[in-house]
Amino acid sequence: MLDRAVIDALFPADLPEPEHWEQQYPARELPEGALVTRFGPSPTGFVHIGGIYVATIDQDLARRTGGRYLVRVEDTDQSREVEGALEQFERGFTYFHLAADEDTGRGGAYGPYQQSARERIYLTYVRHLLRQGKAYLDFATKEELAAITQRQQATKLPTGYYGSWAIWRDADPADVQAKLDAGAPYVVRFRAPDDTGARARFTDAIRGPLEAEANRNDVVILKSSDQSPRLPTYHFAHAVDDHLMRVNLVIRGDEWISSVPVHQQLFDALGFEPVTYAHIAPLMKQEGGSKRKLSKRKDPEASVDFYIEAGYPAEAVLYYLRGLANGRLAELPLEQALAEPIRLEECGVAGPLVDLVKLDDIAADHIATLSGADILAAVRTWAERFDPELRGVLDDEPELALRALAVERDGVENPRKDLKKWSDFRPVYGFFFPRLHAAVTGPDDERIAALGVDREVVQAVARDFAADYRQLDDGQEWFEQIREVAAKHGFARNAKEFKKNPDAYPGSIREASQIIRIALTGSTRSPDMHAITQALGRDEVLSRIEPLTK
RNA sequence: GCUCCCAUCGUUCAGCGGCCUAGGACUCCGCCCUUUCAAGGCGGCAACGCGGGUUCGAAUCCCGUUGGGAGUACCA
Repeated sequence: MLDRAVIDALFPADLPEPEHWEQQYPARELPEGALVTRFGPSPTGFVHIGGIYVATIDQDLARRTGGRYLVRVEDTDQSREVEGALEQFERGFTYFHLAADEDTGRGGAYGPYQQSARERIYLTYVRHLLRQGKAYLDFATKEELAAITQRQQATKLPTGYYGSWAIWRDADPADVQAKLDAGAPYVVRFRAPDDTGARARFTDAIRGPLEAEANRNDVVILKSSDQSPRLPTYHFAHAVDDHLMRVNLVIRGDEWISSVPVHQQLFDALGFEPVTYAHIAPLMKQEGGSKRKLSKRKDPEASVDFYIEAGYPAEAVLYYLRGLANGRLAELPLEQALAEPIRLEECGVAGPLVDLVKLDDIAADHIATLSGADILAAVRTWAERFDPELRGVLDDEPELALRALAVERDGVENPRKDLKKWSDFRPVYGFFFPRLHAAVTGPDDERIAALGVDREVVQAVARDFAADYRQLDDGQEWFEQIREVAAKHGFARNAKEFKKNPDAYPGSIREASQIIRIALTGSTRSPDMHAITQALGRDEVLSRIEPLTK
């Protein structure tokens, strides 16, 4: 073991003792059973939808029990940091209503909430462990480490830094001193307790009792001394931060299960009360015949920006996610499901595939419950960032927008489910606005041509329709106009008749009405035509028919 | 390789020893409604990976096997 003086010389002289931090961050005064949770995003990329999933659970549990929900930025790997990640986090959290009770922006008594700003705290505890001989200095180079791993693999031994492979574990203090004098960089490793064959046991809040081999690896706890700031590895930061922030429930992805044995040893060595763990099954993605974790790099839908850019309502996404976590919530109506508690013991243990088709369905259902005014407000907000032209049009003609949205929505028992996300507004309702409408160019327009009606007939229908056009209030009467024109030009009365004898007619009433629909909306799909003409007004209707008459 | 975790329709959630000839939702396919596309209504296809136990009785418990996932970093 190293002399205390040698150890202390490695740290700032004014570095506080553990008691200092213990007093600065006392136990929280919270009601019995209050859960303190934390979400720890790492700024090595965008927030993952799986992060939203976990953060939702963190927030729900804390709120529900009168506890606290923290967001702590886990930026101990400065080399992998991505520009703009923090801003992206904030966008994501804001969009999904997941703002923390305590974080860097909002502050809190247990900060800083960014690991890179907690260097001194970590150093205190590293020194503490060093002084007790529970940690040691390791000068092994990258090459030496690689060689060790290689030899272990060759002999089919477990890889790692342990036992006789741990070349600096029981090094002669004189050798250590010599390295130090030579200015060699070192890391600090945790001295794994020597309990070969022991089992590590713990109870996961989701999975129940779990066990594994006790850890015997001397994991790195403090990264290389040639870097500044000197930061800890995840394992050590987890122990120190969650203890000092008085977190009592750690919810994280199940890729951490295998690290629990190390974490237990670390908590124990540090003299910390153990925390409860809840390991969540990660969101998956179908690839070929198998599943794999949703990947930030390969899957666009892994990023929260995907949902924000497309304009999925946050409530719909949250509802979907909660349903994945607790099946019970998926059976409830959205509003109720959002208000009901998430229960850890009901969380699934196998990773669910994210199903965008299902999300679409949920979102369409949800938007169908909204009023035209609410939809307009949401679309305007979305368009401000993602479709400025649409935003401008909406601002200029809010009344028209409202009239458009009212079609088959206001006063209807089953509103039309044609909007899954805000970006659908333009393709579905854009035609209402003259500035966004892609008018037909004439009888040869390919959308019209696709109907298979002779161009002369199209022209004739359009001419006759326009010539006698009346802007009627009654939908039935209004449609009679199409019927009359269709009959006059020999269209079949219904699709069946036409199908029976296609050569006898230029088309059926179906084709006749589609001619008008395409002229009016530019598409074969649209809300009720009569309602559309009401919203558009007589002049606009006629001007949209007009190109077909030439 | 080693160590963990997991396993019900295509997807998702339910089922926690008999109520299961396995249920709901999404998808898909029919049919109805209808001037189109939708929406809506009705109906249908479709699963307990496999093999052993335990038990009067197993999707449910145990063991094995297969398959999938994760970890095995000075990444988190």
